Amino acid sequence: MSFTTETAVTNADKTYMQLRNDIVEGRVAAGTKLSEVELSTNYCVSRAVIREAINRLMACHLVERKANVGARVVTLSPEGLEQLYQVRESLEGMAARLAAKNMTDTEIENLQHLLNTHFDQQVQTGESYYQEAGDVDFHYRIVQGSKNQHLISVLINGLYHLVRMYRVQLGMAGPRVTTAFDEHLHIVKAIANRDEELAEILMRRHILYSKNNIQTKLLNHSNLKGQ
Amino acid sequence: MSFTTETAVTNADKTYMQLRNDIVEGRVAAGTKLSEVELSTNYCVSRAVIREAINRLMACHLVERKANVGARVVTLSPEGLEQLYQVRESLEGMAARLAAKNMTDTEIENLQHLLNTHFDQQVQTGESYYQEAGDVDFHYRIVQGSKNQHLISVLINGLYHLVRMYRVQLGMAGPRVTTAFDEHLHIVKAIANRDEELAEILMRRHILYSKNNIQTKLLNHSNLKGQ
DNA sequence: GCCCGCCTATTTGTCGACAATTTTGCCAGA
DNA sequence: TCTGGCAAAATTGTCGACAAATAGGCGGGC
Repeated sequence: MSFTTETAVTNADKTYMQLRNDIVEGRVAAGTKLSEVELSTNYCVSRAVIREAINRLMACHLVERKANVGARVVTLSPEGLEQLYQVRESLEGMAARLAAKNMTDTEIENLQHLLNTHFDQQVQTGESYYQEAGDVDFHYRIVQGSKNQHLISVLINGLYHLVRMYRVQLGMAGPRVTTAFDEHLHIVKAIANRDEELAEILMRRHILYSKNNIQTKLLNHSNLKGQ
Repeated sequence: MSFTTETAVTNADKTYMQLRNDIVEGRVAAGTKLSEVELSTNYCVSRAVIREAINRLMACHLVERKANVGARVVTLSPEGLEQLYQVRESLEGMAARLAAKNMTDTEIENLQHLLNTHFDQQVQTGESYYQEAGDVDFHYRIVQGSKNQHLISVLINGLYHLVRMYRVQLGMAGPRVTTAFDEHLHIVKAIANRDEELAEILMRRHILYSKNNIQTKLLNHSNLKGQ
């Protein structure tokens, strides 16, 4: 089903993905200290593979490490979110522009088909599915469609995990879903028309809206906690 | 002197930097297979720290690894250069815009002072210095001035090494130097005026020119080799 | 002569133990 | 009681050895 075929061949790969998911989905809380021995017992692997996993997590900014001290899961903050979405807007805008230029016709058709599927599910199940996986899938395809290796790498195995972490931990479920679907539709249309400039503009807008949406959630969140 | 204070505390840090420099500056040729045992004897450290170094190099796209097979230094190609400069243009353009917004007045003054220094050296020594370190320094400061942690990380300990690799290995010395200085001057002026939009535009242009310059060199290079 | 499968050799992946550094807790002195 | 420093405990950094997987060469079969 999922578009992201991230095949774990080695043991370190699996551990990395497990730990990454556990962090993104909050089973390992933000700000937690990551003890190597503790993790190695929990995940039933040696410290070496834990260290490799942590190193990779550092590369995608999910953990921070100080030499001879240890690694901590990053903490989420409004500033961090702002900065994250700043670069996301820039990079994904560019991805959309490149996708309008470089995607093959069949890839575009598949993308349109994907949106149709989402629409059907949205009608049937009351738009619960679209939420996570659908949105993720859509953005992944655009990024892949850019055919730019650096872009793909930075976004897909870099920033996106952090984006997901923000979304998951703030409990994403809201009125944004339906409007996001329309935005996706327009973006695909621009790409199908090979209108690079419009594709970029729409994508940047789309992400800007998304940021505003999640930002208000973050404020509510901290307000609730503050009380 | 150098602005980039990258302090190596642990042994793996040092090895990573050494190996990285050796790759960037061509002492380890592009496309070379990186044997872990060989490297561990060469650099007088255990395989564990070599593996960590290789992992970090993977994160900044200087080497590629296949599981159970090994790691190779990336190969330079016109497509790779194109893709690299595409994202560089986008990200550094954004960095310039953010720098115009977020740099402190004293930081801007320091930047202007830096350019003056470069100008003097250019006059005295016949612009040989400006070449490498000066340009690097300039761009580093702008990026840092953006105050965006993700941007800083992706560029400075990600793409820049690859950029340097392209430049070094194609033997950068050319007529571009002086015009680049003028471009830098205008960018700083825009930043000093807090003109975000102009700063971004000028920076994007600057990088575009730089790409064209290096691209013709790459063509000459491969032509020479082809004959 | 060519192709397929096996076997060996080399290389990578993983592990547990040791060394170095940091943190924590305790004690002495003011 | 508070502060400074020393010592012990815990944690990270580094290492060498073993396990697993791949690549290359050899021989047998067609």
